Amino acid sequence: MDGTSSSTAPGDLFGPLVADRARVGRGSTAQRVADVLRDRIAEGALPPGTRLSEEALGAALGVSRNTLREAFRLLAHGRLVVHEINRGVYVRVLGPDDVTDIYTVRRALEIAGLRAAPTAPPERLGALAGAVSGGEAAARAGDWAAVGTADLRFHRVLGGLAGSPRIDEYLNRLLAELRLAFLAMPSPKRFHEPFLPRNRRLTELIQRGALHHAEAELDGYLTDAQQMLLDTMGKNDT
Amino acid sequence: MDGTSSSTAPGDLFGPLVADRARVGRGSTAQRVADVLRDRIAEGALPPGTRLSEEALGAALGVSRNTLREAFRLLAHGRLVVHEINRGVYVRVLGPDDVTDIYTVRRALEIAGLRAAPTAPPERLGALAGAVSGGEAAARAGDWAAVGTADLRFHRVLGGLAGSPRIDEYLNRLLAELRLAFLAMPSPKRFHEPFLPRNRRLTELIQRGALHHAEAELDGYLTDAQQMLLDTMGKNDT
DNA sequence: GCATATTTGTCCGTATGTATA
DNA sequence: CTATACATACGGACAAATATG
Repeated sequence: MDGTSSSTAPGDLFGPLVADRARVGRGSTAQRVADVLRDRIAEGALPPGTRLSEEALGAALGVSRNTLREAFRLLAHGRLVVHEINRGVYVRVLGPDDVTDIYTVRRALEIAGLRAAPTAPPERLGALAGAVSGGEAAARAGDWAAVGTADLRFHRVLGGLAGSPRIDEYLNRLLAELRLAFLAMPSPKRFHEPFLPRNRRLTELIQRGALHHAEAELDGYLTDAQQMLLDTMGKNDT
Repeated sequence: MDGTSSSTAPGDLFGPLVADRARVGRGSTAQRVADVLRDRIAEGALPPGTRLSEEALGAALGVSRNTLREAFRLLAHGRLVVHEINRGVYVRVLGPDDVTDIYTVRRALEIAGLRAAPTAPPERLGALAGAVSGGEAAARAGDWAAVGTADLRFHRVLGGLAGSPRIDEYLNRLLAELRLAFLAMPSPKRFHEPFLPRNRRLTELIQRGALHHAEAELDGYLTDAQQMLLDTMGKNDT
């Protein structure tokens, strides 16, 4: 959903916001600032560990410190940045403990979605199959970043079977965090490709109503993905 | 300074904060303001639907509007207040949909804790039994509000068996929200008392390692509690 | 429907405390 | 230890939106 990134020069990373500063359509200014920063972080334009100076960012975005601080609160809410007391705001750096914890919560929430599959409306199950097909199409096109995005979408839809707004929200935040770890993967293809057939098989098991088998399949998926992330984190970083 | 003319914010409720305003122990001023408001909401001193005026509250607490707005962000984060754009901040009013959703997520998170029980450290299981005993003691003393608090603590500890900081955080927020619904219950005794023996039985099943049976017991607990809340909400409100 | 007062949204300037060089 | 840089918190100001008459 990020069509705003064609080719941006380092200097005008934050140009668009200043233009319509006067016209506050919907949502607060802080909300829009947070959205801009969220996109930049997801793209990797602001890599983990980057310090977000209030003065520098405020000047670049054309907003005041107070407004920027509110935007930081919103981002810290989703754990995309960390707010160190009296020291400033930094783009979040995920450690092995974070990855392990994220997969623990994913397991809990996605299993809840899976168990609700029998009572979920049919179009939700269709969306599940659609997300799988989307990932496979992206793979045929060789766009592995899109495969990763499709994989995240698949698991968002899977959790969405629970029909719970809070589970949707939590999973959304969790997977946005996880994207920080994906950015550090050396070979997106080797990471994402093995999971394509597993998502398809998982979808088929759910559609057949084989929930017990599906749960085991999902568990294996999550365990393996977590392990791959931890392995590469251990090699590159201490 | 005595802005008690308005009926929305009693002035004497917030005296203590002004006293130690100069000495900031730990945490920011906004954090402390949020804590105070959180307690007042949990106690029922600020019932659901109450409008929190920036000017009135800022005067009562002795903090500036900017600081107060940061505190509001923290509370909105935990869904204890809702922030309507250009209209102000209100103490959250829980509807039937909210209760249903909260119990859906509780089920997912507490089951995750339950399943992790075999690998959890023994002292955690002890804390579980301790929470049950605490609730029973409060019941013998006739303090049904304390029974409710102990019940929430029991389920926080249960989710904590998963050893996941995020599950702890989510469950914490969820149960703080749920307290808003507890406040509206006409008879705390009739609501909380039936669940005391169920918590004890659940604890015993977990300690015996009968996870399958324990999961069924937990599921029944959550279903019944949710139904009782929905029933009373339907009777009192439209 | 219109004019009013109230409240919120945003920004600025400044003083103070804290961490770092 | 001193000095600098930065974050925190305050109070004031004006524009915009809402509510009220």
